[in-house]
Amino acid sequence: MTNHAGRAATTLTVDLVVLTVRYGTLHVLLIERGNEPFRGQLALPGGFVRAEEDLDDTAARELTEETGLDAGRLYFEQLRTYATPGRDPRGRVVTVAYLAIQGFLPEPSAGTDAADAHWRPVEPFLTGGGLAFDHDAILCDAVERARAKLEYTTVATAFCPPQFTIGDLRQVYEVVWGQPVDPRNFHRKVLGAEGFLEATGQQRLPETGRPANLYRRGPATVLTPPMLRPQPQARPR
Amino acid sequence: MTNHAGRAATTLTVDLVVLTVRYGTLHVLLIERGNEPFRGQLALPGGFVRAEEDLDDTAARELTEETGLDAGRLYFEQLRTYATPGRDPRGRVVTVAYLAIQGFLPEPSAGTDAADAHWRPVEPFLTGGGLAFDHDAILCDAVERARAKLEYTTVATAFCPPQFTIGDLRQVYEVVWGQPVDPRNFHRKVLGAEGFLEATGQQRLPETGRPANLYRRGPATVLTPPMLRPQPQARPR
DNA sequence: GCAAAAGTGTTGTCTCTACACCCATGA
DNA sequence: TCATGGGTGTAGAGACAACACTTTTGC
Repeated sequence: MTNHAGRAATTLTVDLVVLTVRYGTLHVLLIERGNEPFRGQLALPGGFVRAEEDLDDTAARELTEETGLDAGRLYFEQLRTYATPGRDPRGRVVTVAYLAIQGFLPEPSAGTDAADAHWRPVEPFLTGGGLAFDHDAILCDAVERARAKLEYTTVATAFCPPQFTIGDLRQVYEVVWGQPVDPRNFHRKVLGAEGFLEATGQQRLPETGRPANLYRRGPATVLTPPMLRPQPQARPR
Repeated sequence: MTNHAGRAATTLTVDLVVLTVRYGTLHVLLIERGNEPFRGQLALPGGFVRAEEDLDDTAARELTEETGLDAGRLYFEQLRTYATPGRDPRGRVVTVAYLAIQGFLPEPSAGTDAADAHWRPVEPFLTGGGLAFDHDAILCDAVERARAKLEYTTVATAFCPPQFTIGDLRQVYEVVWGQPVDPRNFHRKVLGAEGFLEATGQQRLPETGRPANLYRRGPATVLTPPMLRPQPQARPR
């Protein structure tokens, strides 16, 4: 397709913000760029949208190609589209950002494509920056979206392995929100929410302490009434 | 920019869902298409993104060009990007949809560009369809977004003229949500929400009944705690 | 017994709902 | 005086924060 007056052909990409919880902190999957521009810098995984491909398919394909993760097994959703002129020095490149949440996971095998993909703590990038392109801003938007979604949906279970304790789930909330959550009230809240959790009948013994019941995620996707984070109130756009 | 393997040049457009309340029902701004494809059918206003233009600027420009409305005076935000192959018979066209909310407004002067732009009730399009491209789906998403935003933000004031009564504001909620709202509790709720409304000291006399105080919108943008719609609970994506 | 984490009970506070009731105007 | 919409008071229900308390394990 050629250019007309006031009609620019653009290149379209999809960038992925894949979040997980490891070692008690929130991590994001980043690659080290092997090519210019921003060679050697950290960036979100992503790639070009093919001619006859829908965006969700591109996101799933890139996820597999660049990280070896199975897109069918994790939660993901479209976040927002970024098109500020000059955001890519190569020219007019518009990117559709996706938020993905991955629970129990292997170290991402450097797939066919990317040089290396590694989990990094998100915290330094939320304040300091340091990512290629406008990926700092995309990451901030994604984290805020994830924080908000924990409030009124059951996506927190997507951060967990197939079987998990209520303590595991609570840690997800604490890590993503960055603040403590009362264990007693949390326990009652999630067990009282219809369809959030299903008991497996099994238990798990911690290093020390009473054994905890194991659950798997239930069929519910929304959480009503929502579980609001304590001090820093939600700030929708 | 030319095509490489696995790298398609796409055409990028912005489509606008401009909502307003008139005659007690929710209306959307639609144009009748003057060109193929879908000539003669109703569609959302929109247009191509220019080479050195950010998406918000495209949205604002199209709004002015196609409708004569002043983008600086109304609320708008990015909604979502639609890229399903085949959504536009002309080829690979990806569109970024915007939600805009307009309050007191003139009949849109058919601007320089569009053949005619007219306000139409949204209701038939939410169920039956009938719009060009995938604009039915976009409209549904936009209305659901607007309904959700009334719950936890103060955007409802964007549907109102500069000065309005609490009854006016309540009607916005009732029309957008499609269900009645208790006038007494609504009154207390919005007056109790810090920064939602500012008294002007003026009053307005209805055709019959006690005069109502006039307000203008306050500085607040979020509504905490939120005002939840009654029966059909929120269904976030 | 002690530490640690899981899980239960209880109380005060806050908010919402549902409604009764009063107020100010035009006809 | 009545109809109509604006605005206030209040009682009951539900949810939540805070925290005391019990349970179950390893050491």
